[in-house]
Amino acid sequence: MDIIEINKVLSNKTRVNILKWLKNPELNFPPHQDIDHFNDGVCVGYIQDKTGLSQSTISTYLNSMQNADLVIPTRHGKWTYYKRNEDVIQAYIEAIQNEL
Amino acid sequence: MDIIEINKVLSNKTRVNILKWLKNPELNFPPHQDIDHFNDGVCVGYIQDKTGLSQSTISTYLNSMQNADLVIPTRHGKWTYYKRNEDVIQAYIEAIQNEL
DNA sequence: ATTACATATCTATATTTTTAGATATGTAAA
DNA sequence: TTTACATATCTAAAAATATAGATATGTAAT
Repeated sequence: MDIIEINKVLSNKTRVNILKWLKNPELNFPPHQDIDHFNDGVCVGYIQDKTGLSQSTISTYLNSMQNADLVIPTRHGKWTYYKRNEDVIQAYIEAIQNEL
Repeated sequence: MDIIEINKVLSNKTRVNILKWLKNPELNFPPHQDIDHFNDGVCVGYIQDKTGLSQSTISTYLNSMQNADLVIPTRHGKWTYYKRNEDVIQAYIEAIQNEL
């Protein structure tokens, strides 16, 4: 858990938003066509639509979020789903609380 | 209190360290020559010495920290002292807790 | 008023980040 | 076994950040 790395990720509005949206996928995204839950998170396409940014930008963002261990990818057929990594997010929050 | 702005500031190791050092000035800095307390924080020169970076870099860093309201400057004669802005830091920690 | 010193600002360069478009890869369906 | 589609990676350009050195400013002592 690298606070500096995480803060870098969270110093961009879109990336913070993505993390927040993933907290309540059912409120922020349409249902997936192949599965009826968000257990593994949300597919890249939906996240892209919601942000209005290009596909490559969102892919890059999600990759940086994954490198910081903030999200976990799961492949389902053609789609990659991303969900929050709650353990790391919680550890980050506690580190901010205790160290800052 | 702008979380994105604060995260930008806190995405650099030196700036995070400065904020941490200012939590316990007596442990991290020598006593000032003109006053015998750290009520208004620590002078720029001591912070510069501790980091080993150039004077202009530290001045820029402190300025960015001040813009994000993380620190409060006080002029004492020739010196500018910087201390933590505990209210904003606390509000930031709570925002991270509640919103993230 | 001149000098010395602490800090801020300006100028400039190297590095990093942001972002898009083009291309590649992997998977499923026809 | 092509085709279509979702996502990732590569390439490249613009913008932002990091940082040093030079210069400016403000304050205090002489």
